[in-house]
Amino acid sequence: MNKKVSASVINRLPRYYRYLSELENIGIERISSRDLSEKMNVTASQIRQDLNCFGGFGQQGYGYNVKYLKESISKILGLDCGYKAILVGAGNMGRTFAVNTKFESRGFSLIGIFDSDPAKEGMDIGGHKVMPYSKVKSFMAENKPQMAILAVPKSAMRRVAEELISYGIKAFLNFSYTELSPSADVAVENVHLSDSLMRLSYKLSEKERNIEGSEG
Amino acid sequence: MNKKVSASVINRLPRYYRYLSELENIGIERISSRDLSEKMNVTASQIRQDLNCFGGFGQQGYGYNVKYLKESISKILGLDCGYKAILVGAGNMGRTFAVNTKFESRGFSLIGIFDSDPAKEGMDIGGHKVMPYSKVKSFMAENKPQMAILAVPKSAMRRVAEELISYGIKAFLNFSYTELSPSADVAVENVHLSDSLMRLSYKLSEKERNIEGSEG
DNA sequence: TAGATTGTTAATCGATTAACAATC
DNA sequence: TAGATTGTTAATCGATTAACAATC
Repeated sequence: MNKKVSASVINRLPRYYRYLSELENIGIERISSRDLSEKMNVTASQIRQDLNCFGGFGQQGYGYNVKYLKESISKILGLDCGYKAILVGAGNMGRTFAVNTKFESRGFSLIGIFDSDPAKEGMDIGGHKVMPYSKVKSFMAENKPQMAILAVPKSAMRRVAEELISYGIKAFLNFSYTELSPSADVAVENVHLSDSLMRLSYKLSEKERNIEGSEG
Repeated sequence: MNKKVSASVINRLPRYYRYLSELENIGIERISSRDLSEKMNVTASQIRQDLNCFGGFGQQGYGYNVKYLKESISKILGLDCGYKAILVGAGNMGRTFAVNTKFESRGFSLIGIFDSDPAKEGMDIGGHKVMPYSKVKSFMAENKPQMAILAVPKSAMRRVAEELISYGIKAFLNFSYTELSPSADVAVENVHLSDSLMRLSYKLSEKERNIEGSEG
């Protein structure tokens, strides 16, 4: 009966993971919550509370071992589960995702790329040949991927998602402007570039308002 | 002395904006906080509280006028400020951004694309010819963009950001794996595709744990 | 007017921070 | 042992939800 960990905590885990990776890369072996909190601009309390949702990874008087903590977070995030993912939609977004995550992401392997446009069939993206979308069903029956990256036009998104669910997909990373809703069976992360841009616009206009305000 | 609006509220505004845009597109003229809350899977209270951070946009007994509310949120977000943006880095991510936001985003115009790779000079991306990065200083002096989209390799990110700040950029949308920190002068939104993927991995592994748990 | 629904205050809930005993 | 720093409990703060008077 492990109580559910709050979304706020989960949302911070990838950031911890990134900072710990960087510390590891530059050869730092141990770090205290205090030092990490200063680097990351959060409180040391928050770091300790967040981690203690999942167990004690540190040692009194010592702090945290960077490599061990990073690997622990990796397990919490399920990056060691060997998830298999397919990419549907080989447009700009799909290609960017395939190429970028090849270098940066752990925790899953991209095993196939699909597109319904015959002109894209056979095209090479980061070592994968684009397959026709009509083959996705048989491919899934054989290879059993759990995740799908959806980079299709928004008009096609819902239909494609439903089909993939019926073939066994359990998690979607959705790049379409239209949101996909999670369900009991299916996990969803929606990525909206335009939301980020709007937030930036707000922050910029807020700064301008403040400058005007302080002048007046 | 307008009290600062919390980040939670700001983060939700683009989502309201998207839903209102869709309602407008399908011809719906008015909506109550209750009906909107059901569509968006939030509480009606939250919608009313969020909006009332900025003023009263509705009418008792009627609800909200979709078009008016959408335009009001657009103004809150600064989408009517006519911000000008440049894109630095014409790799996969940069091209995707340039093409995608051309269709989806309002609130700023992309006025120039730069890359330091001579092979990319003159390349056409969504109607823009890629310019050499060496020309960014004079271009900025002439055109005065406020925003920059950073889609450069992480090794170059900090140097490029500092240069652009010195030329007058006030806001960054940063796609690099490495975070850029905001300052008093400069607004920043960091976009991390790999974070989204890790969150999805967590959600998927959580679901699998729950299934095992309920079986045992 | 009666019904609907907002704007807004009050109550609840949860997340963050502070504090400190435990312990390496 | 003394010093450092965690794990964890308690206190604070802020965000969400509920309730309802105002009003269209």
